[in-house]
Amino acid sequence: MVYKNMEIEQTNNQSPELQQKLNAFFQEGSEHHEFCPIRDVVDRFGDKWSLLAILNLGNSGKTRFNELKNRIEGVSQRMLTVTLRSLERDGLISRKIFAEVPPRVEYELTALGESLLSQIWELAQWASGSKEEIVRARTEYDNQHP
Amino acid sequence: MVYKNMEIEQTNNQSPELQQKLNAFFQEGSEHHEFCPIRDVVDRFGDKWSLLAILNLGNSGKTRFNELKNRIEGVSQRMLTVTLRSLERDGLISRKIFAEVPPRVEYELTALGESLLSQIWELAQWASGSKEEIVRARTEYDNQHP
DNA sequence: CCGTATCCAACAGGATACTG
DNA sequence: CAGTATCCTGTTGGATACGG
Repeated sequence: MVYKNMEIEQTNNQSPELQQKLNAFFQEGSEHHEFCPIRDVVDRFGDKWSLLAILNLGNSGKTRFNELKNRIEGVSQRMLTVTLRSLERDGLISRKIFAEVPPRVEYELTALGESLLSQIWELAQWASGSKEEIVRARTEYDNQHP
Repeated sequence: MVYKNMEIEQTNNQSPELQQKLNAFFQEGSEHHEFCPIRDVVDRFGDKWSLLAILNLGNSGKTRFNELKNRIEGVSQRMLTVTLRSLERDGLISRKIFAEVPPRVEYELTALGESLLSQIWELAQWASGSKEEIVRARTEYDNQHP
């Protein structure tokens, strides 16, 4: 996602520090014609299953394919494979194959994956804390827009 | 997303504190048969445009529809409307209509929206810091899997 | 056990045209 | 200006069957 140059107009009352950082962030993006790094991350776990895979691996350490599949309610074999491959490709999880019969494959978060996990955890805190307020806002909105 | 009950097996070497928190988190989810709060949040901005809308509003404060549309490269009128409505419904942004001709509508982050913004910002920091490592991992993976 | 291959339905989202 | 309405396409992801 490439950002256009834009006029900066500070009209709201949010923290000036974050404002300044955002400002720099947008400047940088538009100068270098780079893709938004946040979107890159969100694309990683914005899909239906990546987040759940990371959380489960964070919870349980080394985990086998079918165990993961059992834990993630509703995931199909295909989608779990696709998800895990994608995470592996980005270096967020490792995949270890054991030359046994029947075969055994263990997945585990890498150091990079664990650092993402802790970020996600922070977000989860926000989510838990804000959930009621969001539900309330949603209900109110639906009442006012019949 | 409802979590199944699961055996807890700690085999990895990550921070015991986070491990414990995750543990409690999964327990809670499975007991109450609730939907995962994190997924709720990610569903908010996991789509193609919500994140960019929040970031732009965070950067510029009160913003009009078309200004937002110009800043978010590539968004269609339809999708911007849909995105903004969804964010408004969840109480993340406010929408103020001015009874003028031609009409003017200003969008702005609410306090809740700003609190999400700062979470997203933290995530962005992680993304910026980890981007090179991810790209490297991706390249390596692609080389090894032709 | 741990996948891959194929097919297909559902939905997100773009293009376009029209309104208060 | 700031939308709504309609149509239409590409992608996501589930179901199923098969392979190492």
